[in-house]
Amino acid sequence: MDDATTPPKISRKSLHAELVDRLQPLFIGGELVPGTKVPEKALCARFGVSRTPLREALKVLASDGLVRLEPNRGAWVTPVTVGEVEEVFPVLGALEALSGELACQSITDEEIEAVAALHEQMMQSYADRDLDAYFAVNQQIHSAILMAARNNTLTTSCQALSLRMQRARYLANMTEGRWFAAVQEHEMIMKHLAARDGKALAQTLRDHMMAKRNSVIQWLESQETDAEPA
Amino acid sequence: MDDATTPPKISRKSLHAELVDRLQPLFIGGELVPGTKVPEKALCARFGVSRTPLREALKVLASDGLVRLEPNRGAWVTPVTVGEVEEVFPVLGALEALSGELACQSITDEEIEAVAALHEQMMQSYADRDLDAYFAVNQQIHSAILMAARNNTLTTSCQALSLRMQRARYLANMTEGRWFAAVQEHEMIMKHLAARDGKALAQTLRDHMMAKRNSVIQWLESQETDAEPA
DNA sequence: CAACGTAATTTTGAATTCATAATTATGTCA
DNA sequence: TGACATAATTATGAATTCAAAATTACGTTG
Repeated sequence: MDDATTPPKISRKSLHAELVDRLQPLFIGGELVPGTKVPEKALCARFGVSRTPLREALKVLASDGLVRLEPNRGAWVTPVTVGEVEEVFPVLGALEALSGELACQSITDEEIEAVAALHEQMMQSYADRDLDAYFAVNQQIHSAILMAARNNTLTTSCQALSLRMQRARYLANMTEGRWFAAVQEHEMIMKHLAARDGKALAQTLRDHMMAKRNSVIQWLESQETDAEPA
Repeated sequence: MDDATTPPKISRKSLHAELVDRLQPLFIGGELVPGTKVPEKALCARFGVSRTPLREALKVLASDGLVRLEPNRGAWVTPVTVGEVEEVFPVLGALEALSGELACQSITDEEIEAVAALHEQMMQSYADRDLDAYFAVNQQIHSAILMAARNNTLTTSCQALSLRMQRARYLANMTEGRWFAAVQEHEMIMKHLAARDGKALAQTLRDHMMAKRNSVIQWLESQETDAEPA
C-alpha cells in the first residue's frame, strides 16, 4: 500500500473538487451549522485558496442542497426543517430499497461476510451503548450494500441525499426505544441480505428509512416547541 | 399574467444559475454532442459573460453528470454509454415509482383531469405519427405526476437524471413495436393514476422505465456495431 | 432616546489578469 | 518523406481586481 493510488492519473484533482470533499465533513461535523452563514473569507484562509475555487465548490454544494445561495447575500448552510426531512427520507428510502435489490443480485459471498462482520461490530457498539461507534459502523453497512449494488449513479445520488440528512449531530439522537427498533431492523436487513432476498431487503430498507424519518421529525418537533418560547 | 412573476424577490438570479438553465437545453437539443468538448470560449461569447460564471455553471453541470471535467483539459460532454444507461434507468425507475406512489396520495381531481388531457393529446400525437410532439407531451405527463407528488427533492433528482438520458436526439428513436408498447404502458399509467392506485402505478412506471432502458440499450448497441467498422 | 437617513465599510458577483499546462505548428535529421 | 524534437500558440486553472450591492456605523432630528 504505497501512495501510488492512481498510477495512470497522476494529476491532482482540481482545487474546487478537492474543496467540495473537504467542506462536506464540516457540515456533518457540525462546524457549519444549519441556518448560519458560510464564512467564505475564513474558509479561503483556512484552506489557503482564493475565492474563485471556493465559490465554485459552494455552487456545487448548493446544487446538492447543502448550502443555499442568496443573491448578493452569500451562501447559507441549508437549515434542517421538518419539510426538508419529510421530503428527503422517502427519496432516500426508494434509493436504498433499489440498492438492496441490486445488491442481492450481485453481492459475493465474501462481501456478505464482510457486511456480517460489520453487523456484529455494530451490535457490539449497541451493547456498549457507544452511539458514535454505532453510527459510524451503521454508515459503513449502508455503504457496503450500496457498493454491492454496482451502480455508481445510485451511489452518488444516495450519498448526496444522505449527507443532507446527516448534517447536525443531533440527528444521531434517538430514544432508547428507537435505538432498539433500529437494531431489530438491522437484524432483518442482515438476514435478507444473507438470503439474497432482494424484494424483502428492499422493503426492509425502505421501512428502516421511514422509521428513521419519523424519529428525526419527532425530535425536530420537540426541539421547535422547546426553543420557540425562549 | 403580467411580468411581475416574483413580486417579493425582485432580484435576478445569479449569472451562473441562469447559465445552468440556458446550457441544459443545448444538451438535450443536441447542440452539445456527447463525447465532444464544451467550447468554453464560444459559449462565453454567445451568452455575453466572462469565463468565471460559465465555469461555475460547468462545475454544477459536472456534478449532475452532464459534463466531465478533465484536469487541465477542459470540459467534455459526457458520452452516452451502455454502462451509463444501464446505471441511470433503474435509478430513474425507482424515483418515478416513488413519484407515482406519492402522487396518488396527493393529486387532486383537477390535476388528474389535466393529466388525462395530456394523455389524450399524446395519443393523438401517436395516431399522427408525430414523434416530436409525442415526446414533448410524454415529458409533460411525467412532469405533472412528479408535480403531484409534492416533493421538491424528488423532482430535482428526477429531472437531473432525466436530463442525462435525454441528451442526444437519437434516444427518441424507437421501433414501431416499442412505440406501440410504450403507448400501452401509458394507458396503464393513466388508468392507475385515475384510480389512485399507488402501488400499481409505481410498478407500471418502473416497468415503463426498464422497457425504455432496454430499448435505448438495444439502439446503442446496434449503433456501436454499425459505427465500429467505419 | 428612539427612529430615521446618510456615509463608511465590508461583502459579493463577475471580469480580468497571470502562471502553467496542453496543443499545435515548425523545423531538423535520418 | 516521415518521425521526432523544439518553439509558438492557445487553453486552462486559479488569483486578483473592480464595480455594485448589502451591511454596519454614525449622526441627525423629532
